[in-house]
Amino acid sequence: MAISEGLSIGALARRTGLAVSAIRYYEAQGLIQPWRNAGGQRRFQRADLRRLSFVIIAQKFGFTLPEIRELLDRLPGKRTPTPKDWAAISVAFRSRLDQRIETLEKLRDNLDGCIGCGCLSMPKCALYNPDDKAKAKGVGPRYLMGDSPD
Amino acid sequence: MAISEGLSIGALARRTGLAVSAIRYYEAQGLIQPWRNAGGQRRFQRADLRRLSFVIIAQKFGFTLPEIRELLDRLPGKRTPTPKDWAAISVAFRSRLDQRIETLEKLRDNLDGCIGCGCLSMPKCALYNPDDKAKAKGVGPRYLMGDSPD
DNA sequence: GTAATTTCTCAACCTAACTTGAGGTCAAGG
DNA sequence: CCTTGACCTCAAGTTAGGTTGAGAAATTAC
Repeated sequence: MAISEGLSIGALARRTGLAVSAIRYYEAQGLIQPWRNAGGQRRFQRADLRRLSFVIIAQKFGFTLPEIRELLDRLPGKRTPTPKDWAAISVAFRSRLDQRIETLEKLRDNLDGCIGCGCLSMPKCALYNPDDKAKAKGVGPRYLMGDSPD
Repeated sequence: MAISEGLSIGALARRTGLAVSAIRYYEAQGLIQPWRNAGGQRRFQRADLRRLSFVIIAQKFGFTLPEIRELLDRLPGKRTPTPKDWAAISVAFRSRLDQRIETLEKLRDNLDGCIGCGCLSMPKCALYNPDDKAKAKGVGPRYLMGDSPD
């Protein structure tokens, strides 16, 4: 292995635990930008190990690849990212994560209310219409659950 | 509309907010079992409104269709499910939901630790290897983030 | 110098949960 | 009766996040 000519895709795969195919896929999605050696093979910076680790973690947090890409784009392109750069990103993580937890908790509270009434019945049931998307779309569920008004 | 001959797929779609194609898909997945009228069209019971509402809600909780099917299979096939029947199911919801919340909170705690050290760096970082799947798979990430031991 | 690995590209396949389209039938209103 | 509009089936397309395979070229190991 040549000294300091960058990491091969296989080396990167072994050290991140990712499949080679996954790494190539991530490149296609713009998450990493390896260069090519004389023979046309991909060569990676050591900093890419960190980028890929980040990808793995961010996925555990439920981020999509485009979202992860956005986060990674905030990193300095030129210099190697410092711990401070990464820490800035984890703040973004944090708020996103808090959001998701809050959503689930809200759902849980609604569920608790519904266990009491045993309903899951619309249109009263808060579970059915927790104010997400398309509130006033006009078509939504109206007289559900068989207790129609006619 | 004939009296009490069951609901058409379109009526069901309007009242649940689901697409007709989605309802047919759910049937294919075994979530509902309409019968057919003389002309071969699907006819649904009123109780199916509740079943479909349940499907919608369960999906918000992150259940997959096969999982939802399992839950629905616990409902009495013959008689119309009572509130009690539904309440029994929401207990299953509850524990599942608690699990997911706990997982996220664990992740968040790890993240908080990592904001401090700014690392996201392996193999120390708890975020990277939160003890899920394939713990001793042998191949995992080892000396990551550029601080290799050689 | 040759054999064994790696790597390359590109196209096709995979799962989940649906949607869309083609071509044909059923049902309801005037 | 006849025209819409709702329905039917079946095949194929869609998105996300990859994997698999073929055939060829590069690299490494002995």
